[in-house]
Amino acid sequence: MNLNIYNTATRKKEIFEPQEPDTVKMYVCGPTVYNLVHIGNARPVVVFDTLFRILRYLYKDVVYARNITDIDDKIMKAAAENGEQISVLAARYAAEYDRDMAQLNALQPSIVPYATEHVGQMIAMTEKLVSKGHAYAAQGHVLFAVKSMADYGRLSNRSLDDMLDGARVEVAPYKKYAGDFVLWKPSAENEPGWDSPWGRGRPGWHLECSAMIETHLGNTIDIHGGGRDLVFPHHENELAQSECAHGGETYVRYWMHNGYVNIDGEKMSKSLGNFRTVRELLKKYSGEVIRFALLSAQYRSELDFSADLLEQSKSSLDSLYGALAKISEEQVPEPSLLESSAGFKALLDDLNTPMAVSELHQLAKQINKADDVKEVLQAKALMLALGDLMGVLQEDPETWFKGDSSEDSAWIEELIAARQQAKVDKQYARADEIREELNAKGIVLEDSKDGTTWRKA
RNA sequence: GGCGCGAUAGCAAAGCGGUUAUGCACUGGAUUGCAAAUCCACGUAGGCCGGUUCGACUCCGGCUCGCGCCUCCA
Repeated sequence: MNLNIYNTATRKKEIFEPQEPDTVKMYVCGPTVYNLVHIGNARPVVVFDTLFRILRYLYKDVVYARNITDIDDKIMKAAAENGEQISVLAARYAAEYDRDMAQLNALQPSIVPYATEHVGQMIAMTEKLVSKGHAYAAQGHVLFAVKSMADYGRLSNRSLDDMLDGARVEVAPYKKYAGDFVLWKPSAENEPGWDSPWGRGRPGWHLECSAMIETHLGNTIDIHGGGRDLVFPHHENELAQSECAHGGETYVRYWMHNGYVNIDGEKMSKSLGNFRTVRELLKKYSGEVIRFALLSAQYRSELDFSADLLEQSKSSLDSLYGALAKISEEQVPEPSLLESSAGFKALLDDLNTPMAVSELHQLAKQINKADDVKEVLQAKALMLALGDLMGVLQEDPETWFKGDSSEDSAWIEELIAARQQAKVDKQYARADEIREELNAKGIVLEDSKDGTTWRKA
């Protein structure tokens, strides 16, 4: 019963073994809070939340940290634009992010560190890097000297020469070497800043994660996750800073990166403007549908996001919940039952969620065919247990189909009763009229031998 | 220029060197007063060209096309 993880650093699938038995330390890069997040930002959250759920099942202690970047030039720009305090704007969007992610059934991480609360540690790490000869101060900046690290570039598998070959940016005059990156930069009077040995300034982007990991999780962590676009430069530079600051100690044992969410075959990104916010999608689809859509492909492959995908996800969930709705009893599955299931094994194989979903459907079919009571109960228990690991199917089926509006359903019941009477009276035209009336309002009626029930379309 | 990923049936998406993936949609049937839900039936899919093999969607090589990173980005 091994968990297999594809490690970006080795470009291979590996058996996962935490550094300390029973304890897993995981860190995932969170958002820079200056606007609402888009569905591409949500993918790592859902993917690593799923991993978090699996890890919690497998290990006694799982410490999962996901940061909030609340100091950044983009935040400064957005705050300046609407004449707002940076901290106010950041706090607002951090709260919006929380709200959206909760809708996606993402559990709260164990730790949510904020960058601005770790500036002291960032300065300390920078000083350490300067004193060890890995960084230098120049014109109020402090830069990391990439040439001071022998194997810089190993995570993203590129050499310094190759990188600079394709460079599309002008080299800042204070850099000794074109590939050097900023640890600390000066702030103007009207910009937020912190006092430091190099004057008033603020941290470079990569530094915060290194400092927060060091503070909360230690020098070496088991898993570091994020989107593919973070491999270079963000994670490469984090690795450089941390390992150089810690005398070469391993920074991360397993690097994991999720593939992009695409729109029309192209990467969704804020700069391209082709993004869909989670908030916008939540107006039309439940968080669970969105989550299910994000899990419909294995996390490392690209995922083309479309209305069609959401519709298919909705239909699939309807059919899974439909099976669950058929049985009222619940039972907890034997661990052996879950652990020997194909879906569980699939999840342990580098989070093969499509295959796990496939088993959910097979279990639903088993329930629908309903010949043996014990078998049916087991199938339901397994569905719920697998669903729990993926963060789906945990809602009460009745709520799933009817929504939470129990108080305004009386009129539906009245119409159903009226239709029932019409049927008894053989007034089928009237009965169909009522069905149509409800249909028009998005209510679907389902007759069965036990009477008529309804659900939202 | 360097590094990397992908191409599976209408759509989405997996495993696997030889035996039905799975879902959504469509069509036919059962069921129903009519529906819905459900069940049954139905798709030789695997970019192109070679090679290895008794046998390749699956391994190897080439080609074509698409995408990404090398700049802020999940």
